[in-house]
Amino acid sequence: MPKPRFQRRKEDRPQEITAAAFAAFAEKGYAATRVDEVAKRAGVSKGLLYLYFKTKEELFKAVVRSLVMPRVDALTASIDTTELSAEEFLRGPFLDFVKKLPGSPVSVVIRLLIAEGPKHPDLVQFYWDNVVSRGLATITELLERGVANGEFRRSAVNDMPHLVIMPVVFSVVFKLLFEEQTLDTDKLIETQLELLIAHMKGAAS
Amino acid sequence: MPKPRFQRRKEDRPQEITAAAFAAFAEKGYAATRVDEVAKRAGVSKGLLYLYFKTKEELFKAVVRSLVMPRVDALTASIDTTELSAEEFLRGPFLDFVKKLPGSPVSVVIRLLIAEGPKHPDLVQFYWDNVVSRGLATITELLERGVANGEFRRSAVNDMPHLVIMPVVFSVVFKLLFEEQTLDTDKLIETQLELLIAHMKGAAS
Amino acid sequence: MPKPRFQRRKEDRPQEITAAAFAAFAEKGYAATRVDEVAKRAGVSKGLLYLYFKTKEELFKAVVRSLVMPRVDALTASIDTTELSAEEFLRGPFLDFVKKLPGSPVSVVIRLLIAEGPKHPDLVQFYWDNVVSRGLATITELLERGVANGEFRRSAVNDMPHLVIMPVVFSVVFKLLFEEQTLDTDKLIETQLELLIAHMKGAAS
Amino acid sequence: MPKPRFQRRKEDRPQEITAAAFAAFAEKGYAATRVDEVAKRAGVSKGLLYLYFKTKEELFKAVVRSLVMPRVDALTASIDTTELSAEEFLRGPFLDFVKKLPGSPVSVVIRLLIAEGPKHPDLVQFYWDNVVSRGLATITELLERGVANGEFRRSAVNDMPHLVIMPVVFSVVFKLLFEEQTLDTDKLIETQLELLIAHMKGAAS
DNA sequence: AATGAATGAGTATTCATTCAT
DNA sequence: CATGAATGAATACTCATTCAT
Repeated sequence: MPKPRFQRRKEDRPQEITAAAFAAFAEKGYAATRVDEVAKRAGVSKGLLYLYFKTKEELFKAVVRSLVMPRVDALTASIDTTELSAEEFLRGPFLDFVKKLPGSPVSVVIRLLIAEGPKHPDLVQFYWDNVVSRGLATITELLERGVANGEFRRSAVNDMPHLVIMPVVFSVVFKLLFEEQTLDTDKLIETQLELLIAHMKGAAS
Repeated sequence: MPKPRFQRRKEDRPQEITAAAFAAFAEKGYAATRVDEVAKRAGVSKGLLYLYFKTKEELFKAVVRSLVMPRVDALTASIDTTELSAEEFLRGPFLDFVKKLPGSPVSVVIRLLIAEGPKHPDLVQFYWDNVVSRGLATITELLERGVANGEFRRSAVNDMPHLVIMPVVFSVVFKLLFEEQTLDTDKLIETQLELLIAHMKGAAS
Repeated sequence: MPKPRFQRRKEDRPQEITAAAFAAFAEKGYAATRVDEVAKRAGVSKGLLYLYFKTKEELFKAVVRSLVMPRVDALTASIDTTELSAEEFLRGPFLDFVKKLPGSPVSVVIRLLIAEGPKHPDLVQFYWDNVVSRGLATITELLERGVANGEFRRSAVNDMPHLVIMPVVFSVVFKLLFEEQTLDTDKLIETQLELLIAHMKGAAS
Repeated sequence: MPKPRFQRRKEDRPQEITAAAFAAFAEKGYAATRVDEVAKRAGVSKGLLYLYFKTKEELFKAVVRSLVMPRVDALTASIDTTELSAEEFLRGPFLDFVKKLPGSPVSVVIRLLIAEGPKHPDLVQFYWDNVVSRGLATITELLERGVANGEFRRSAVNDMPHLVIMPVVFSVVFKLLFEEQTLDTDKLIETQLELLIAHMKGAAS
């Protein structure tokens, strides 16, 4: 009896499992997802799954890590290396990146965090350290660069980079809850960005 | 004389139970809250709880209803009857109201909705109809009044009342997730409101 | 506020309750019938029901007693007072009586006894003493009268009066189980009776 | 060395469980039997039981199937292959088979069917199709063979094979209810068979 | 390494019975 | 007498985790 021609290499297993887990969590949420289901989706036995992830919770954390880290890395790298002015970067790459978030896997992660956060403080901490905190820092840095360039005047926004991410989070949450209801999230994000840029470029208020 | 084992207080029971349920849901989330726990907190037997609420789900819905409706009612009533100008209302009663939301029971409801929403579409619908939709309509109305008064010029904000609630939702979510991390939600909300008012009062952009 | 014109006399209550209970038991069986349901059908509060019947089991027994006794009484009385010959009685009143049993309330009682009997030995005993035993004795007596009259010869049937009731019990059980399937129970009962009479009248076997 | 906590015996489990379930049902009836009890009797965890049988109801059906089918199969096979005359077969193998039924597991199944039938119509249907209907057909066939052989004349019995099973059903029910009371079921069954054979062999009635 | 049979603690819901009013 | 609100014991079913094979 010949071996199957393509035998899955064991190095890929964890990835395949977290991918399957993400899909399941996205559909049903953490609590409602059964480990059997994840194993089946991953084409793996339950026993093997437990070989890679000690508990369902570990699996959950691995999913969050693997989904979110790459994106943030990409964004910060792009800010650090860009040659665009601050305004150009905001209107260009940043806006592009940010408009993709509502409806993306990231929004699922946010749902999971909100739902399960109270029971997984270390996960929330991880998310804060690696995503939110870094994201805010990166934006602050970008705005400071704008001030340094003379593009922007210093304003309240420099101390509240949250104003920049705000429409994204809002859009994500809105979409999560009211998929049915239409909200032009692109326009919302753009409008807020316009408001902020106008304010930052405007005469002293 | 110890409290009697049987106490007939038909009128108050539902309230007492939903109050207890809210407390429990707030602490542990819906799924992790045991019906026994709610009954115990309410000082009531499990059987009685089921006399008033057919299922745990029904109880959940009742909690949401009883917590949220009154607040929205109060706000819309206040807008309809106020004699303040639009700007005065926004800076006064509206701001006061809205600053109280992050950290209030409402934010718990939002967490519950985000977490359990996918499994309770009718609850989400109820929330949309009675809270979000009405809230947005009320704000739109207020802004229109401002335009009619000549206080504001017509702008993108008239079509995107979401910009006004946005910082509230953001603050709620932020507080839900990162209680530890400090965010001056009051300031965030105020700043966004200033931005918007300035924009609406400003020269044509 | 005037009293209702027809106030139910308390003497009738137990009857009304057992009637309601019978209806409920007949539909759903003993275990599946809730006491609330019986109380509601009887137009009485649950508390009052428990005033008359200490437990659900007591109620069950009362139902069986009240339904079955009158019928047996009627049959034995009729045998004792008849002026018909044994054969005439069998072909006449007995056959009429017996053909009515399948599908009648009695068959419900039998179902209840079979289903719940193991848990209510005293009830079964009661039924044996008052119904089956008396019924068999009555039939034996009738057959003996026939032998004494010279209508019948003595045969195995005299020692096995069960042969006479047999088709009735069979029909009852058959109808209970296979309502759907057609069985001409009247014909079955008649045929068996013919067989027996022929045998009892026949030449010595 | 004590028995290991985990034992893998996939093949035998269903059998062991249905056997345990039968014993429990026989003692207490369906409703009064707890699933825990069945699991304990089978020396198996509750969880495993649910691995093989989706619900308690499924388990019940499996019990009925596994107990009853083999017996009917044996009887019909034996009729189809016998070289005995119809009368010989009735007096021999048939009588032997049938006398064993009262008090056998089959009678328990009948109790369960009568008690739970109304709530499990499909089970009753199954029983009708596979047991009663087939049984009656087999007997009809046997009697027809007798007529064809010239052993029997055609009579009402040909259209009412129920007359042949009747004493068995009666005996089963009688034993179920009145174990205490003595009834010589063997004699009852034999007597009825004699009656029928005499009638079928007798001169035209 | 890989499987999936086996475990058992955990939980929503029902319903006979009691008792304050 | 009469009510029905209140009790709490009882039970089917689930699912994360373990381990014999």
